[in-house]
Amino acid sequence: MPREALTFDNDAIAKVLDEIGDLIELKGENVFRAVTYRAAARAIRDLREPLSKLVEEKRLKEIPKVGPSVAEAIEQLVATGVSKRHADLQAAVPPGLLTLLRVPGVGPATARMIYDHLRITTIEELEEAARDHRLQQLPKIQAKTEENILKSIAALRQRTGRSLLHEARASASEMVAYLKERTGLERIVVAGSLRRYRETIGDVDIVVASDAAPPIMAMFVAAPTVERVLAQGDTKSSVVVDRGLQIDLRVVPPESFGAALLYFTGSKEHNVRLRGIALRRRSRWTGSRRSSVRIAARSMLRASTACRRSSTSPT
DNA sequence: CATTAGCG
DNA sequence: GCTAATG
Repeated sequence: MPREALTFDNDAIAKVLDEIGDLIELKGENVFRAVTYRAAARAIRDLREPLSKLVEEKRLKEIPKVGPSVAEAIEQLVATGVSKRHADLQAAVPPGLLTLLRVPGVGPATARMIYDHLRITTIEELEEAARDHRLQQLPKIQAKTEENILKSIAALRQRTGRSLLHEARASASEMVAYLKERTGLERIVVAGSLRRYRETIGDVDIVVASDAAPPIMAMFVAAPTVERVLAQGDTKSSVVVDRGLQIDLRVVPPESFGAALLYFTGSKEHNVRLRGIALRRRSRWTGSRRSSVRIAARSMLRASTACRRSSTSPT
């Protein structure tokens, strides 16, 4: 098994340095400091040698734009995975402001100004404020700018192919309500990233407990919001609703509902770790102790092996 | 070595 | 924050 990679590679460190640059600007510190951190990040991406090696050989200063401060940050990142400068900035800047910078047309100064006036920290809130024309009441922002921000957000979403939480939730709730009404079943639950309240959603996952899958699948693909049917099977069906949002429906036996819900809620990384714990400890679990980790890990084993049998792919 | 202008 | 120039 490959060793746990706590070691930051060059690219990961460059990413942190770039983020330090953004945070410096958001905080309102000297812009040239931010510029320096970004210049150092660029130089690091061009390196052909691992930073950990340069640290050992005390040759960090040979990298362009790396002086005492940046070198210290790099050393800390290599050694511990975190940097004090980065942590301090994170503490000083409202969480979420960083994500507003993703919107083309919204730079550090604008992000700060919007936050100071409206306490906006997410792209959803920004979009809502723009729609309500609350942005153009702010200094330096007029109708044209507000419009550009809306377009940028739309383009952003187009690129990532993901939906915002509230949109995906609306579509998912509608489908769940429809299925509950038509099937009379109670255990129809949203899983996946939507259940984890991620702020953007790739696909919506819905899990149903039932031994009679086919009629449920038939109702699902015939739902009024469905624009297109991607697949219809006994354990899983996929449809497209709204403008491009995909919904996957899984029907599982009632006795597997808990395990399935756990499994399909993910994340994938979470599942991998949970499964690892379960495999490692299985031999020692002969039925003595109760613990949530144990129960979750056993469920994960059952769900993942069941999934392998039916050759259904995870999220 | 310390100070400082310039940097985009 | 870094670099190069200056004294």
